[in-house]
Amino acid sequence: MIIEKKCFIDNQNRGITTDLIKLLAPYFKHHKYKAKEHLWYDGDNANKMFFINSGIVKIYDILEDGNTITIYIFEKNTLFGFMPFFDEEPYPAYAEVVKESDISTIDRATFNKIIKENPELSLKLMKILSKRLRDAMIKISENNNKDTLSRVASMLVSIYFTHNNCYTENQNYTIEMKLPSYEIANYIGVTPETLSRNIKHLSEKKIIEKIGKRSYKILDLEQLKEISSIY
Amino acid sequence: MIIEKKCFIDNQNRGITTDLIKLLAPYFKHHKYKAKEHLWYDGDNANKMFFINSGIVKIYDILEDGNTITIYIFEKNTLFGFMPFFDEEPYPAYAEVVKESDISTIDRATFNKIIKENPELSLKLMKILSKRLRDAMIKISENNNKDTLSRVASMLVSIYFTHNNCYTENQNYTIEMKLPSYEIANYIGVTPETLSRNIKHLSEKKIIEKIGKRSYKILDLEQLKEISSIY
DNA sequence: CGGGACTTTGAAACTTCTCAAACTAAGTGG
DNA sequence: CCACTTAGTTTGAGAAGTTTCAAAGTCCCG
Repeated sequence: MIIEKKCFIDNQNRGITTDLIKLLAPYFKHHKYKAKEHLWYDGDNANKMFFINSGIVKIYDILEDGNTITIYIFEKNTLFGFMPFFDEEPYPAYAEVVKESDISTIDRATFNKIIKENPELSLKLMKILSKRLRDAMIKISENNNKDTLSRVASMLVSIYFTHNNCYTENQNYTIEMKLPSYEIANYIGVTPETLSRNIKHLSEKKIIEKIGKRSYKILDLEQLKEISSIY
Repeated sequence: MIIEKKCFIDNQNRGITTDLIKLLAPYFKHHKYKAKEHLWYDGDNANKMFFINSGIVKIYDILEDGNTITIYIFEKNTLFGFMPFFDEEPYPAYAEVVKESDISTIDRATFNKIIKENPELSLKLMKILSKRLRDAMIKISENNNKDTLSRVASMLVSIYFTHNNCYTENQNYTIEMKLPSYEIANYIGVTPETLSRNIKHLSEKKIIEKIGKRSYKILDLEQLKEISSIY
């Protein structure tokens, strides 16, 4: 359970959402989005929620200085965008497709009706909401860590666990970044240059090794964990 | 509603919790906690939830480098500690009393029973959970802002709005920090020295003025907003 | 009045960011 | 199929800002 604490990409697809999705499926409208398209903007009022069939979506915010910070990276089988349904406030951030996505949506009214007819579903939603909150709290901790190297290490370790479904600790030490490195940098709150330098540093220390455009092999997981010092 | 976006101290006491608390009240157990006492530790399993009648509690985490980061500061009339009830994971952070508090607790089993008998309550909880998530997302944005001055300004503005209940924009420009300044510093993710220097800077620019040990007068709210550039 | 806790100030060290430029990879069009 | 263009990554050097550490100052309470 501590392992799961650090999944890099929200890995919701482990039974939590399935019942929910099954129920919602008949009402879903499907739509394809290209990279860079926005699902919503900061301040928008929510009138629907989203489910990713394939692709990647990021939730980000624009900071005072004009820079951006990515708050979540959502992958397939993720249900999101429903928070404003409950607290009745607009979206507090932007949602942008970063990789061509196949997304299902359901409008608020329909959703409310379904929930009303199936009150037990709210518990599932609560679970998802809790998971989001937990992730956000972890992110707050991580991003406040001044040392960028441990942030990078954390990120790598959590990609490793995400790939292994956060549960099985198998022997496949190959990890793959599904996003360009500037997106990853943004997610962990550093500049691309800083990320690059830290990756280089870890490579020189033979802790990781670049084996492809966006893939790395973890040579020394224990030391990587040590540096990230979360596990 | 944008105004509310930035309440410094979670100001839950506006009707959201009242119904809930009324129902839970008969089952509450009351307890007084002194400053520095812990309600729970990171990794603890949750067996009860908490309601603050008076006092202040902070939720914080310990970072890799040994420093700490405060994630939430909860005041009276706040219900918290229930997130692990839903996602079945342990607490992801610590809860420490920072100011002598009068706290009611309710155990998990009792709570579950009440929820089961009153399913409409889960919607209220969802609302609180959403609010927490929203606050967390805002905090992620703010803490990633490299410029510490704007973080300090943000903090001051949001204390201002919190004091004014986040709704009424009255003429009382006096704000009071309810915590020692090192706690405030920790909350916004800077050192006490940096906070002090920024406060000094704002004072020199006649944007705020110290009028008491922990109280300030906002002389130029517009400029303070400008610097925080959130509103 | 004295002690302890907290805050402010100063100076130096450190790290990241910024900016610029070289480099690489990939995709496009001739 | 190659040259060209563009997007993205890496490298370097310098600037900027916060942190760190140390010390002085302030405030409150016994």
